[in-house]
Order: sequence, then C-alpha cells, then structure tokens
Amino acid sequence: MSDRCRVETALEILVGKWKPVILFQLFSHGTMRFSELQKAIPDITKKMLTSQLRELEYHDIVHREIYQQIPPKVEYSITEYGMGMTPVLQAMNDWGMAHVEHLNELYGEEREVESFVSKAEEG
Amino acid sequence: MSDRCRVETALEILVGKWKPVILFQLFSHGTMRFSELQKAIPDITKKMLTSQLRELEYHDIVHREIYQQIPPKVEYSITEYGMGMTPVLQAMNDWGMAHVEHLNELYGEEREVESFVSKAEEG
DNA sequence: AAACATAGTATACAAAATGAAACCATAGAT
DNA sequence: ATCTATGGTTTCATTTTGTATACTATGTTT
Repeated sequence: MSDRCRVETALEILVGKWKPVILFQLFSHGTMRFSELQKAIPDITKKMLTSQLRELEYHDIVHREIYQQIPPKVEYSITEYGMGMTPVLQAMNDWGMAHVEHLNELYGEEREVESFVSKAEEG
Repeated sequence: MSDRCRVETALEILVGKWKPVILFQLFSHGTMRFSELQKAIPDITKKMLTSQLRELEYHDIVHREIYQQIPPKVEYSITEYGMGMTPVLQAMNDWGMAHVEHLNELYGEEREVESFVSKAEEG
C-alpha cells in the first residue's frame, strides 16, 4: 500500500446498507426512474433511497435528470465519472466471491455467487 | 438472492470506523503487538481495537499469536490470505486519490480532504 | 505489601444510521 | 370534487455502531 492512504475515501462512496445495491441496479439497468429503483429494491424506504442517491450525486457517481412533468419524472444513471469505479467494484466483487468460498472452506457453508457488473456500459 | 452481488462481502471486511487504519498499520509494519497498535492509533479504545481485530481474525485477514507470558504478549499480523486483499485495497486507494482531486475540481480546493488517520477528535 | 505492565472484559452511555408512516404539490382522469 | 400518479420531505422511533471508564488476571519489580 502507498504512503497516503485513501481507502476510506473510496469507502465513503460505498458504505451504507443500500449504496451497493443501488449502484448494482444502475450499473445493470443503465437509466432508471425513482419508482423503478423502488420496485427493484422493495425493502428500501423512500427516505433512504433519496438520501443515498443524493450522496452518490454529490460525489458525481450518479446523475439526476429531472423532467418537468406532472406527475414528476426523475431519472438516475451512472455518470461517466462513476463508470470509473467499475474496476474498484469489479475487484471487490471478485474478491468477495473468492472470499465466500474461502470462508466456506474454513467454516463450512454453501452460498450463491454472482458477478457485480454484468450489463454495465449502456447509459 | 440472485441479484445480490459480492461487493458487500468485501465491504464487510473493511467497514467500520477503525478497520482501514488497523489494516494500514498491519500492512505497513508487518507484525504488531496489541499495545503497539494502540500507540499507533491513539484515539481507538481497547474495546474497539479488540472487536475489530476479532472480526478481521474471523475473516482470516489477521492472525493472532498469543505468547504465554506474564505480562501477556499478543501479536497481530496480516495472514497470507489477507495479503490477497492487496489488489482490492490498492484499487480503492488509487481511486480514492483520484477522487479527492476530482472533488477538488468540482467543489474547489478549499474543501477539507480526509487523511488516512481519523480526525474524529476535531469534531 | 503495593505498584506495574499487558491484553484484554464489562457496563453504561451517546451518536449515527436506518425504518415507519404521514404529509405535500399538481395535472389530468373519473 | 375527488382520486391517481410520482417523487419527494418531515417527524419520530428503533437499531446499530462507537465511546468512556472501570474492572480483571498475574508474574515481576520496588
């Protein structure tokens, strides 16, 4: 590891109960409306969905596009800059998958495994 | 479960106010005693240091070596398996450094930049 | 005998993150 | 006039995470 450590900086973007799954949805589907995200993540509350999206927007990972309509329409997508997180997410996902197996060897337990970024760059 | 990625699995290892800095110390110094970790991370409480080390040990990232002496001596180090996290930490660190600059461009240099060691005491 | 050193536990408390549910604004459809 | 749809906000409760401080054990040193 290097002298100046910014692991926590990257961590800030990803930490929270919902941010990884929100990012996963947006990476997978490209552009999504607020209501589509709600449907895709049934257990999240509007409050959490809003706050997490706002944080991701602040960090320039997610773009928020407002259409002036009634009823409202707001679309979210991964920014081009946010796409730059792909290697980080991929590394974490790969490691995570291997780690699940490693823990299975150590403590014995079976689980499913899947890739994080499947249908990414479309947006 | 089918839409659940393993980013969160990797995240589990790293999440917490103190885990990144503990890992940074152990990656940097190799083997360290409990008291050395305390000295290196002055603001951490024994309880947190113990609990975070125990979690890292459970995940086979950190090894705990107990010497049967009085007063006690316990040494911590990164396991060989834990070394496998290096690419993940490196990717996160690289991205984090670039991201700090990116945010500076967006919001200006006067923004406070988070250093590796916790600044909790400034709160 | 009392203090010291180390690596912790135990208990109580505070702060932060998350959850549940109600409320808001507004155009068009019924 | 009321209902529906959407994308929120607001308030308060609960759960999770982190902090503060005292206590334990025990061989060695003073």
